[in-house]
Amino acid sequence: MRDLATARREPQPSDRPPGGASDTKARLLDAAELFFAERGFDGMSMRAVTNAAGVSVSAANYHFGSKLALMGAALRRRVEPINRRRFELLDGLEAEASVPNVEQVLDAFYRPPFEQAAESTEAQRTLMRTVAARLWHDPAEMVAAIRVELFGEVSERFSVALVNAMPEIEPARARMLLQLSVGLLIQTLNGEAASFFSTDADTLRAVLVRYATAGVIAAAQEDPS
Amino acid sequence: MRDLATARREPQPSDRPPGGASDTKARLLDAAELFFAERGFDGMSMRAVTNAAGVSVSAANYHFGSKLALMGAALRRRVEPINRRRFELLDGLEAEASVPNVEQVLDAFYRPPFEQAAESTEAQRTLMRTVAARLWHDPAEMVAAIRVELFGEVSERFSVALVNAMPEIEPARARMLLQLSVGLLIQTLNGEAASFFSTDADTLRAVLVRYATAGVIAAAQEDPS
DNA sequence: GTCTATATGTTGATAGAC
DNA sequence: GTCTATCAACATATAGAC
Repeated sequence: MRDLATARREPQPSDRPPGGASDTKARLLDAAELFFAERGFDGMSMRAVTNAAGVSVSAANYHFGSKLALMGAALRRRVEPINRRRFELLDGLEAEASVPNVEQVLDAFYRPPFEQAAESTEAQRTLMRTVAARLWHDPAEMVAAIRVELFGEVSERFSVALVNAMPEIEPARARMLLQLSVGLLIQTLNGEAASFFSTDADTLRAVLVRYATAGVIAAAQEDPS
Repeated sequence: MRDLATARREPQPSDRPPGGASDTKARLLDAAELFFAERGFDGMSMRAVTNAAGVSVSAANYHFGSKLALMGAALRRRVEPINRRRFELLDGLEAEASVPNVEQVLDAFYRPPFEQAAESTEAQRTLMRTVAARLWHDPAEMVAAIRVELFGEVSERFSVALVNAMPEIEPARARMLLQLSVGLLIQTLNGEAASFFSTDADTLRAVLVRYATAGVIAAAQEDPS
């Protein structure tokens, strides 16, 4: 996993598709993502990123303005499709059975990252999982900002769905349980990325949904004596 | 939470207790912990740490040799007592009811950090929680090394305890579920530190144990269809 | 759009005085 | 044990040529 991106990537003819614009930005985003996964925001340097992308530091600053903005773009690129898909799944559930149950809600929450992983190469998959874990726990301020920006609406929407599924639950408790369930996902992705688990992705997701569904339901009551 | 440690701490007469040795090392450990909580390993600098401790960079290097060693000592100081207490609780359970059940095992795992938090001041508590979360997710290599060093034996011991509590479970599945349960703890501590949750510590721990117990039992079967 | 060159600051660590 | 002074290496960012 370490040192996936050491050698400088030389520009090639195919880098610039026939009818398209430069892909320098895309290569920078890829490289930024890679180093973020390996070292975190504070641990990665623009030099390392631009070197891996095969461009100069100034090119990166020309396109993105700063390290912060580059990383923000790279993270958004990954997280936004996942969250869109989460909403899509939840919308679908609510359209078909107006009050989806706890398991369905949690499945809609957990499934998208696994789907995206399935569509990717092995390298991208490992990467995505590490990025997800990192995004949730990197102390750098800007990462925290993105976290809030991206998780705010998802959190609200899915908390409400949990309340609907369990009308007796306190809204604050529902938010807390969703938050805890996020921890489960992070740990799953992290564990898989670190090869801690030897199970296939489908089993992993199934275990995750089972664990969370039973856990949320059990911890839903106001006073867990 | 940010900027808890900006002003340089001036040495005072009371810093050197009457009959004792210098407490410079202790102050350095405190400062290192504080900055690690706020910024992570790569985000903190020796200058910031030593400035907060009221000593020079060279004094820190005299005592610890390197940033790496300083941080290692600071983390070990916090984690080791917690793990000792975990073993103590588990030993106690096994002495009294030779096969503790899932809930008892998980309670022995979760309780110590909360106990330690209860014995601390509010500031120390916030700090401890952030450190715990950070320790588990900081990408810096040395942090990963400490993680393995400190969690190795705990993981093994508690996985075995889970297998004993659920004889039908696959050992690999037990290790995975324990790993997931760690994610729950991290998220709880993190959420509490970030003031996401407005509940008191006892309720929080109770929710955590409930969630994990139900989750582990539900996800224990070999094939979660 | 991308480069080279450079400005300006910070880093971790050490040498040597006291 | 602790300091001041200093090091080489590295950081992010920009100016200006092409």
